[in-house]
Amino acid sequence: MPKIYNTLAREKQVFTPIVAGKVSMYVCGMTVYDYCHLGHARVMVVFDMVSRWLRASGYDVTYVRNITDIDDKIIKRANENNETIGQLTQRFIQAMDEDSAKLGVIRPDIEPKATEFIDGMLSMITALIEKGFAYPAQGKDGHGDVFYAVNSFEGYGKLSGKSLEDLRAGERVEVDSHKKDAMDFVLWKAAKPNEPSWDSPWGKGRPGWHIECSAMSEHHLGHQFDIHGGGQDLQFPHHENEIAQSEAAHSHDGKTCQMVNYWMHNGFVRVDDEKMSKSLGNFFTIRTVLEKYDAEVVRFFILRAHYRSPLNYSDQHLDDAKLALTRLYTALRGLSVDDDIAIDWQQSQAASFKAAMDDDFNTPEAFAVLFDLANEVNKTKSAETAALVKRLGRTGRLVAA
RNA sequence: GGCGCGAUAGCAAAGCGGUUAUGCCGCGGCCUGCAAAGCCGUUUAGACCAGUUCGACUCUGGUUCGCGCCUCCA
Repeated sequence: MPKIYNTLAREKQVFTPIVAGKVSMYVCGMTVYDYCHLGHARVMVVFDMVSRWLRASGYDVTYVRNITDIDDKIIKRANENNETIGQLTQRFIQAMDEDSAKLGVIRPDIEPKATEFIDGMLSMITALIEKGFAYPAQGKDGHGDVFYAVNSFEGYGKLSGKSLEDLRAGERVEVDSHKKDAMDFVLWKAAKPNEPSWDSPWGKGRPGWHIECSAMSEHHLGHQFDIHGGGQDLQFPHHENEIAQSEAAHSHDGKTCQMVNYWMHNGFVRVDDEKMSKSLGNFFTIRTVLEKYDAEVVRFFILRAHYRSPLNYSDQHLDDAKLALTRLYTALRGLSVDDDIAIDWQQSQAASFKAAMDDDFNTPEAFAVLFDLANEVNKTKSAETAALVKRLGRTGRLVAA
């Protein structure tokens, strides 16, 4: 049985799916207004590894990763480029697909786009208003925004460990007179002139960011599902707000039902010990890095660190990864046989590998087993051992060989 | 300010209350006509201060430093 570090519980827990043998997993994907950088690569590769390992463990996995194709930055960028939003997002979705394919990432089973789920969002917002969790903008000049009333949801803060009191004490929250509470967040934004918009009971507008994931996960995975993943920076406010929206919208007679059983958050990619991000401008796009390094080296670089640890990017580290990976391949050179037969998990190293992967996807430990096996191959020239390396490596696509 | 995470050898990165992590680099051998690859051996650890314990890198408390979230962010 795999163990997963559950952000909600702040500890590793034995993974027990809602339906035996099946896993429903939702991961927050990209906002498509630019090329993906290494931080995005990490999310794609990590959850690809997670879904592959769960499948290799016998689970029937349904993996959903959304595409955010409407938001402020997309609108802004499309205007700057003098192209339509559709043209812009189409271009970058294609670029994302190319990048992820090179990194050996299997396409998620379902990749819903926000703009295709406006109806679902509207009905969820309506339900939230009816149940008293949301309200149209306050004041006489209320301009068609709809807000979520954060203090109406009892569990607000349970994922991020923040209390409303502490959050309000922070001075960084934007004041908006149309809100009842400074911490309330927008579910629906009134359209400004020359912005794309959809009709709604509150006038023309477009969705807030958080509601899309609530609507799309509900549609594809239901009111309750097994795993929800994403980058650490989404823990608050995005995922906290998803919980508030979904659990409130799905409540019956004031009783809420848990939205997600296991929350997984991957660590950041850093540059010089700082988070790689667009706003800091210290990012490297996947395609830039792939000009210099093989995709498999990049994938190895990502997976040789534990998914929750910070990962420092530098050429030196990529060079190191390249050499290490070469050792693995050199050992396998010319010794390929029988790599299609099933793995005997009783076998000692296979068991160690499985134990590592089942321990919250400990890929560094799993790689150590692979390197031990490579050493054995070098000594014995055993084709059987070489085949085992290949078969094990393939389970989470730790190596492609 | 609030909340949280981390500190492991030259670099990177894991597990573990007592037994070689692993990879790269360095050093010494072996092998080879030379090299490459490989094999064997080997030098560098656990920020600091206390405590618990027969024994702590591993548990507890404190200190220092670094990072993240609290605003868009993977």
